[in-house]
Amino acid sequence: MLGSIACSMEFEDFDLYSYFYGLVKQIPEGYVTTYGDLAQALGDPIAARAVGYMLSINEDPDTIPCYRVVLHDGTVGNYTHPLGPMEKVRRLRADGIPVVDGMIENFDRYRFRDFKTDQPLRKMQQYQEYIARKYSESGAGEFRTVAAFDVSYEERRAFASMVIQDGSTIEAYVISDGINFPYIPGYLAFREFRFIKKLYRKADLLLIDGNGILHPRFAGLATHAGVLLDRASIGVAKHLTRSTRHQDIIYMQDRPVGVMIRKNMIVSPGNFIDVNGSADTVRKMWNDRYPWPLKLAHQLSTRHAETGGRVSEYSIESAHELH
DNA sequence: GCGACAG
DNA sequence: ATCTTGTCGC
Ligand SMILES: [Mg+2]
Repeated sequence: MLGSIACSMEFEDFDLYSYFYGLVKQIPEGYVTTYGDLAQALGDPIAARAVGYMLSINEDPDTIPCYRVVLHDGTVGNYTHPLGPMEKVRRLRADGIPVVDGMIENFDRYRFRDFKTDQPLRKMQQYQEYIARKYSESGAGEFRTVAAFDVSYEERRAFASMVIQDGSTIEAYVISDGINFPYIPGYLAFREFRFIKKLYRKADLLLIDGNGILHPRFAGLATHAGVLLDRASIGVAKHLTRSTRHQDIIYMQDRPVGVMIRKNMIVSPGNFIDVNGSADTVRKMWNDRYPWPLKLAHQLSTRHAETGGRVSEYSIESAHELH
């Protein structure tokens, strides 16, 4: 029964930006809060930097009072404005907050933390635990068709690509759509999975830029996608995080979850494959020490982001050249 | 003070 | 990821 509840809430359309700006509006005039307190109200203190980022791209500073968000040590912090933090100080003083030398006097007295929130990131963590339970390490081991995915970004727009190899045939697809979730460490799947789902065509293996079970809750983007699309999947990341390494094997809480197959290339199983199988599979499909479908997907999405998505036909021919 | 924080 | 308003632990 709990499983069926989880199935009905994949969070793909959840707009964290709107939810977040709603929280910022709760800060009363004459009070301040911190980036960390807002992150806690979202459900996880690790989101503090994402809070700063979302404030920085706020398009409506007249109704969303960014300037009431300050650093944990009582200094006012940054502000995107021609006048910079000076303008932040001016607005705080206009609210009656005493600021001396960029520091709020009697900080505790003015601090607001009583947000009305249901901490959405907590429910998302629970959903990740459900995804992790669905991971299976056994599968076919041989894959005829491979689909590789990557996503590039502007502030509120994403350009996502998929490159499919079926024997000697290569097809490439690009889509563009708005973004409803910022990058938050540990929550990448809630930002990127919906683009992968939209692009997805039947393939035996999904190759994904990010981690699989190499994740604090064993449910990185590649596992999230593999489980929800019921496909074999592998995560390929450039940076190692939140784990320990002995030789080239990566561990999380003493469980092997990935392999460093070279500097700046970490492979972890997403679904229907194990740690060694995922590393062997990626090693078989690289060209110049990089799995070529992923490289192509990366180039496709970045190129489309740079040109604003205008028809810059980066075509099948160049795909063949790279292969 | 410096590094960690998947993209 | 892009070029950017954090926080915590060592
Ligand atoms: Mg990427």
